[in-house]
Amino acid sequence: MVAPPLRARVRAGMIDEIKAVARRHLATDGANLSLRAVARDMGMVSSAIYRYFPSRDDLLTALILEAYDALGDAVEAADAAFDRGDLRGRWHAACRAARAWALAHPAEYALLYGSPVPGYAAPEDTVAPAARPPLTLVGILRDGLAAGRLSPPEDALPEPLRADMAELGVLLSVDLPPALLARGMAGWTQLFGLISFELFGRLNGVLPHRDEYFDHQTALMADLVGLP
Amino acid sequence: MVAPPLRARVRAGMIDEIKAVARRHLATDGANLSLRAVARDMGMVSSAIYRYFPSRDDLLTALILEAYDALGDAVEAADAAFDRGDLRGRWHAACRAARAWALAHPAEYALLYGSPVPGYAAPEDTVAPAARPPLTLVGILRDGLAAGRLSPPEDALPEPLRADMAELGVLLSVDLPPALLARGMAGWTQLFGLISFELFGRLNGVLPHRDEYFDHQTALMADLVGLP
DNA sequence: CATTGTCAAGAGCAGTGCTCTCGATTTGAA
DNA sequence: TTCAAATCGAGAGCACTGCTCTTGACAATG
Repeated sequence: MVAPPLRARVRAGMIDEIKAVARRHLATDGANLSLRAVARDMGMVSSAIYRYFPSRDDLLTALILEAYDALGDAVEAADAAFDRGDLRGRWHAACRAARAWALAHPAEYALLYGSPVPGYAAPEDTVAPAARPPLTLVGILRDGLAAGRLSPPEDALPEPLRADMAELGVLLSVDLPPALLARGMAGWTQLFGLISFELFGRLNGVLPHRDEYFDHQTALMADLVGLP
Repeated sequence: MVAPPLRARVRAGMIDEIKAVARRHLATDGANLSLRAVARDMGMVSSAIYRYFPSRDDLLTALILEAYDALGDAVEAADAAFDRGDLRGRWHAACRAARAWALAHPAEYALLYGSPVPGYAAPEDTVAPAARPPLTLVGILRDGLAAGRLSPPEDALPEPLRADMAELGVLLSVDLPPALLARGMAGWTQLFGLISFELFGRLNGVLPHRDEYFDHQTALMADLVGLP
């Protein structure tokens, strides 16, 4: 195993530095990332950036992928830190971790969950990392169901929805009753809505005690999905 | 009462036409609205637009205000079309109306509820029209409570959250028990999350039966807020 | 009739993403 | 070791953006 040639290493370093500078710009200037500003910060000329990223969208895609992974790591780590049997503790920890990450990286969260850029289409390889937070939530449900500490709801689902939910279960590789999976999706939707409302300024001026509000709302959803 | 001078009338017409053209551009090109493109479509020169809107943000604000009002009209009309006592019917109608409006005007919805534009700060006069959809939802709860057909939940709220909810009730001019108002906010958050997930492409490839999914999830929230 | 205010047009500034070309440098094989 | 190929940064340039300022034409008002 030979070491990678020097050229490849400095190239990898350049790519990392560009991403780091771009992330910094993202945090201050918001989603309208300027390639020229990034190049300026690096003491380069704008056209040099194109040696490393074929377009601005590709740079954004790289940042999006890293952000998905960072969020996924945070949520999964928070979940893993609790005893497997402490379903409610895991639920709250996962939700809190997602919110904490979003509050710490608002611009990146907006990049992931904000309005889609008109011309931009998310590449195929973002769907797997994007599924990690909801997968963590439904994983808690799966564990609770397997341990017999959680009884599936008896919601009556119309047939097409039942089939859709079954298919979604196969796609996520998690075997849950359709009605329970639907409630899990409700929890995930609610988590996204809570964070987005707070981060996008829709709670400005009202509800100053954000932590308590968030915990209460996630507790409501924990009840809804049937956590003991 | 004299008729407004001709000059003012043609000016108002111009403003309306600019907004109409801008809305059309918004629908096709997304949020990055180009003043020059709007001017081109109107056979004008870009600088002429500034006679009617002092900046691009002001034009966007005008569009945002109109969009809030259009959404508020749709939701309130759907709610008003049902018998006052049919709480569940009103709930579903209001939710469906919001979703239908969003699907019909995706770009305008993204303008309202997508990631905030970095430099842009929503003016004060947007908060009232922005509050109309959630007000419609909690109005259903208020009516149910007044009619004795809805019993407030017995959630234990921590004191600061209870106070926040009481204050929010005053702000919305709706007298609800804090715990019930919190659940109403959960319903509103869920509605926003459902629509955003669908509109922002997060359901692409899964859950093809969107109507059934949406109805089921809003029914879950109707249960959560305690609608009979 | 004369003045005042409003209007569209045009030029121009600073910024953007992106393409192309041109030398300089590094690389890997002959 | 030599040499061609690949890679790199720099610069010029294109088409586009929001926005400002000036100029000349027009209409409404006194």
